[in-house]
Amino acid sequence: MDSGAGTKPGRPRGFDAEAALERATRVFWEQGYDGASLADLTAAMGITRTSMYAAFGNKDELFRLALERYTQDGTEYAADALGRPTAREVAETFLHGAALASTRPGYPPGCLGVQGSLAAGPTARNARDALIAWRNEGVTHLRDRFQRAVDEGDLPATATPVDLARYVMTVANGIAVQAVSGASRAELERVATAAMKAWPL
Amino acid sequence: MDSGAGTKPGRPRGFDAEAALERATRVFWEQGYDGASLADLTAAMGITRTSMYAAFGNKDELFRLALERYTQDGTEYAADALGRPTAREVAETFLHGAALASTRPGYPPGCLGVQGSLAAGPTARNARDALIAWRNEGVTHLRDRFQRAVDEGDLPATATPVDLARYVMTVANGIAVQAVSGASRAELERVATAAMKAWPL
DNA sequence: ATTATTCCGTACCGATCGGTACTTAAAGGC
DNA sequence: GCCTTTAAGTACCGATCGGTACGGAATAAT
Repeated sequence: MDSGAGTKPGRPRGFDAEAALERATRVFWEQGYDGASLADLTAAMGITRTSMYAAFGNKDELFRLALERYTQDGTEYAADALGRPTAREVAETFLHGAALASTRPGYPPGCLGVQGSLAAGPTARNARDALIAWRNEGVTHLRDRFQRAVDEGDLPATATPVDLARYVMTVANGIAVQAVSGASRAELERVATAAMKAWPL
Repeated sequence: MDSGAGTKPGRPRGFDAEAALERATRVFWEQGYDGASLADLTAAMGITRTSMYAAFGNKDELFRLALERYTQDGTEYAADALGRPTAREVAETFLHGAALASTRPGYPPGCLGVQGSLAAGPTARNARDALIAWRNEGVTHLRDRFQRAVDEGDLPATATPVDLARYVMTVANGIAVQAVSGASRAELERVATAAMKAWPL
């Protein structure tokens, strides 16, 4: 059994891995998987290639970890939205959250989950597939939440949760694309508001 | 003054440039600007690098031409939509057209104008900027059409054409993202239908 | 036939790609 | 003092990147 001492043998890491991952996330967010070279990434992270490989594995793994981090740190609005009491509030919070998150000052416009790797050649297939799964998980979570709303009578029994979920996710994805296109926060909030006019209740 | 004879001197081109451009368009559509290497492109086009450079200039130019071709051949629904008599029909035609075009059998899913180059490193900046301009032109055309609808009384005077235009384009962009994520044609048509529930008239 | 012009194919360019071997540095355990 | 273990830095790997020089092949004009 290893001792309870927190110190590990060997030379201690000379950089903050969490901070480095945050920098890498921004590079992927801004330039996409294909467009972010190891030179770009390590320069932004302030470490050498060898340190990156030792700490994170390889480029694919780094992207996977960046997405994981982004899920916790860049898209909290999603978890927030799912916890709202009514389906309408869920959709509202999700869409306005997407508008805010896609236009956060000091951060790249748009959404890593959309522009990180949308279309891709063979080398970026893993990243693309990871994002496809990520977006589809988002639809699933929304669908489950809306199904609950139907069960609870919060949504009319005629509502189809999966269609509502896909609609909300589609608008959120579109908001990310529009943010990259230069749309402002105010403009995208009006888009979110407009989208809510379609809400059944 | 050159003769009226249609024949040019020199060895005639040994391939169909239009067909080659169509193949290249699909590669960009499927893999994005960064993900489409010259090897991929020329292999799909069935010509050598030198023939490509002679006929189309370089990779940037080839992409520009592919986008031009795609605007005429892949997104006719947009021009169709703008010609519809009422604003509602414009939006309906545009959104359902996007759903159909993003899930055309035998073609890559999604939209070249979205996934061709969304996030990009330095080498794909030109392509990215061209697509940003392309998408924003789409918003402008819709805005002008909806402004006309307000002027004609087809839309209420309280409607804001630019917001409606951005909403429609946002949903269309989201549809493209969802198509890449694997959403089916039927699912995306339901998204388009759902989005139209937000329409003011 | 000769010449001018254009196209095609090979073979190559320097630069950059993601990834790694190898050495040196810094820590703990003894 | 060691020895082990892990991290950091350099220098490099083969492969691929976008782009091109060059020579042969095919056509029209003369």
